[in-house]
Amino acid sequence: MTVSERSGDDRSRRESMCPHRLVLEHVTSRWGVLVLDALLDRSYRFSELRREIGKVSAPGKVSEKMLAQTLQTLERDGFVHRDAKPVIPPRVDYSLTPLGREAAEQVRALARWTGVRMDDVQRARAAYDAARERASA
Amino acid sequence: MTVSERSGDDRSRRESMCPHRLVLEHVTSRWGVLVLDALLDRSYRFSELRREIGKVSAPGKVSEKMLAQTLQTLERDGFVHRDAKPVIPPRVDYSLTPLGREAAEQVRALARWTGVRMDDVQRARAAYDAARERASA
DNA sequence: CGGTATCCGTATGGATACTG
DNA sequence: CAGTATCCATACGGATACCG
Repeated sequence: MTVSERSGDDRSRRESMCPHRLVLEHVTSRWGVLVLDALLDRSYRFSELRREIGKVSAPGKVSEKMLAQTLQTLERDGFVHRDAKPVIPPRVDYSLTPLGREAAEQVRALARWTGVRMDDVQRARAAYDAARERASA
Repeated sequence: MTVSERSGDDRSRRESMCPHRLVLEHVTSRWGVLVLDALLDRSYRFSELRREIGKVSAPGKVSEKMLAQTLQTLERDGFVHRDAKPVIPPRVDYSLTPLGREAAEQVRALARWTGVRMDDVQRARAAYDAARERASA
């Protein structure tokens, strides 16, 4: 997939959806959440960000492809600022725009809520599974 | 896919992730958002809910498969209450639990925010695309 | 270092047909 | 009506290799 086609799949598949659903999917996407959350604390370089996210998301790091794609989408939506410095070796810093900061705070709030309510969810699951077990037995 | 396997794919694919990311993905999933949002106003029957969601999500309705799957996931997580009445023809009502109501409110807040900021996003995109255009020209 | 291009397995999710 | 089972296209996302 070329860069200019990048948003193409996105569009071809869901150009039918209401546009703000798309934005919502971008910020709540698998890696989008983690990127926004990380950048809420400070700016990161590409590989640095990749390592940081790897620490949070259990076993596997993000693939370069997905991180690049995620960052480009968020940049295009105006959430992330990309600062590429013309030095050797290349150095690129990513940070949140004011708009991105708002988004990240919303996402973090939602993420925190799920953290707080995890016990309730776990219990609900156990109850659900137990009921299912009984039904099939 | 059988019902008992339903949560299986979910687990096999991402049992590696931190559990609260999973919950987050459930509530922010494509149809999860719409289901929670709809149920925040009132309870719905299955097909009723399907039609309602079809109205919101532009052209296509939800497939029965995806709606059933979404509802089961949300029910297992303790967000949705399923009330199946033993009558003919079958009648099943879906509503939010107190926990689900909290989740739905968070989601709606995020959804509303994206709605409010859509202009900013659209402008950012236009600027981004214009810059790209210029770069490749 | 910071990406992009390509290949490719596989989960995702839609359409359809069927059941209680 | 309220689902379930099956089939199937495809888009998602990881691995790899390469470039500036």
